Amino acid sequence: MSERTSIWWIRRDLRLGDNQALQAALEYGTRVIPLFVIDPLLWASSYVGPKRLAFLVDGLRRLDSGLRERGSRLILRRGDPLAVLSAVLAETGATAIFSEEDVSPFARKRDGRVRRTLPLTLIPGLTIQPVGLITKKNGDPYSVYTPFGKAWKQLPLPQAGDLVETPSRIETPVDVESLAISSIPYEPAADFPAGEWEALRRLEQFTAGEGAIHEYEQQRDLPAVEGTSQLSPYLRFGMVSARQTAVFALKAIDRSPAGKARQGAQTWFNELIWREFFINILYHFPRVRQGNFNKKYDGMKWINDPAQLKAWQEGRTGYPIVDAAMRQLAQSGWMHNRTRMITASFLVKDLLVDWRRGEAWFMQHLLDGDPAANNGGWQWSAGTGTDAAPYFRVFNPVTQSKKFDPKGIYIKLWLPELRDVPAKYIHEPWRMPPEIQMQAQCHIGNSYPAPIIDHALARKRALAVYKAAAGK
DNA sequence: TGAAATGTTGGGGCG
DNA sequence: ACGCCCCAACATTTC
Repeated sequence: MSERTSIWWIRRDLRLGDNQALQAALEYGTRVIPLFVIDPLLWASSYVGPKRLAFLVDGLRRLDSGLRERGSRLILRRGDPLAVLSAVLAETGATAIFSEEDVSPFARKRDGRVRRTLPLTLIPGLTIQPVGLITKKNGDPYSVYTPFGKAWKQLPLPQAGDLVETPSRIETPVDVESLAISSIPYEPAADFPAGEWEALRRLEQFTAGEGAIHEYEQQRDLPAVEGTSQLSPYLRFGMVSARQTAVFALKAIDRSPAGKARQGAQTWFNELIWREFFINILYHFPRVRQGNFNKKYDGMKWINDPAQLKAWQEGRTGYPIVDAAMRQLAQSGWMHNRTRMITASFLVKDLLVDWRRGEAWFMQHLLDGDPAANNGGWQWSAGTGTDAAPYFRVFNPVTQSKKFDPKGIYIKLWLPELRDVPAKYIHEPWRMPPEIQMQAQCHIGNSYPAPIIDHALARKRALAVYKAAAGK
């Protein structure tokens, strides 16, 4: 093997297992410098909140432990990536840089700048199928999910044998300067310990014989049930690879007899393809980060009332399912997918707040905040996106609540002030007669807000405003 | 990966 | 026995 040295530039691939960029670095030469650059531009961005940063730092600490067990360590530097990479190349005599590809406009601009002057090779790994590979016959990107998914499934599926094994040893020069990872303060999220070990544990548990994946079809819409994998933060930072999740899901599909159990695994697998779809959309249409995919809505007359936006952010809308979800987000850094749709519909359609305000808030607070998936989800909800919900699809927060949290268990988990509200009123507590409010020790307008808007009216208003924008 | 408005059907009460 | 009304249950249309 060659004596050459290379840099494994780590960005959102915080894992040693199935890491094609790391593999490329190891194949290039004997010495590898695992480098993470704290980019002040990114860390100061309004799209990056303290919770996700803490999760990242937690992940870096655990990656460092994994590296140390293999005779290496994490090299941590602060500064402009181009300057840092140039310095490390010069200091160490490294002659190549390997990195997992990324598709956000920020990442592509950064990587383009680095690649113009430094020997950077970008390696697939963010997705199961390489980004940009799937197009229509004429080369145009797909902008509708179903045909994209169909074309995606034509490609060979990843097999267990395709996964890159975790290297047993990584040789790293001893004299490379690094910030001490322990010097970066962080508060780990209680519900989401970072790292590849935890990610694999969750993936195995979720997809195992008795795993929740088999009940996914029936349970995935119930926010009070742990019916989802809760893997999103780990996928976001590559603590598990998309290919690994696919291999485990396919195993679960093969293992289960035709029926509900198999359907559950199939549906979960389709969610992985939705992730690939939105990553491809951002890759082909970086402008979605700025505005509507569907320009027809560019003239939307948003109301953007700051007080209502704030009430939504703080979980004070008076609609329990919305408020519970917003508090779950603020407290845990995660939100159930069903309630992501409910809260998004409420902000965009009931309050007529520009979806970009919601997108920004979610990005600041979600551990899994990912530009492609988050933008895709918001534009879907707002009806402005690819293959989006039609504008007239307005979620009724009370109906949704009764349907998906019938007993109000999720509501009461995050809204302790509603703990003693009887089941009959839990979805619409403003209907409680005064004496019941007294018994429940919950006074509407005092201990819990009255609805900030009447949904029936809001719905009609949304239909009118959207219709006007769509020019029909 | 909705919901409301509107239409249709059929059973039962009643004069 | 019959028509009429009411309304629940379901289906279809519309936003």
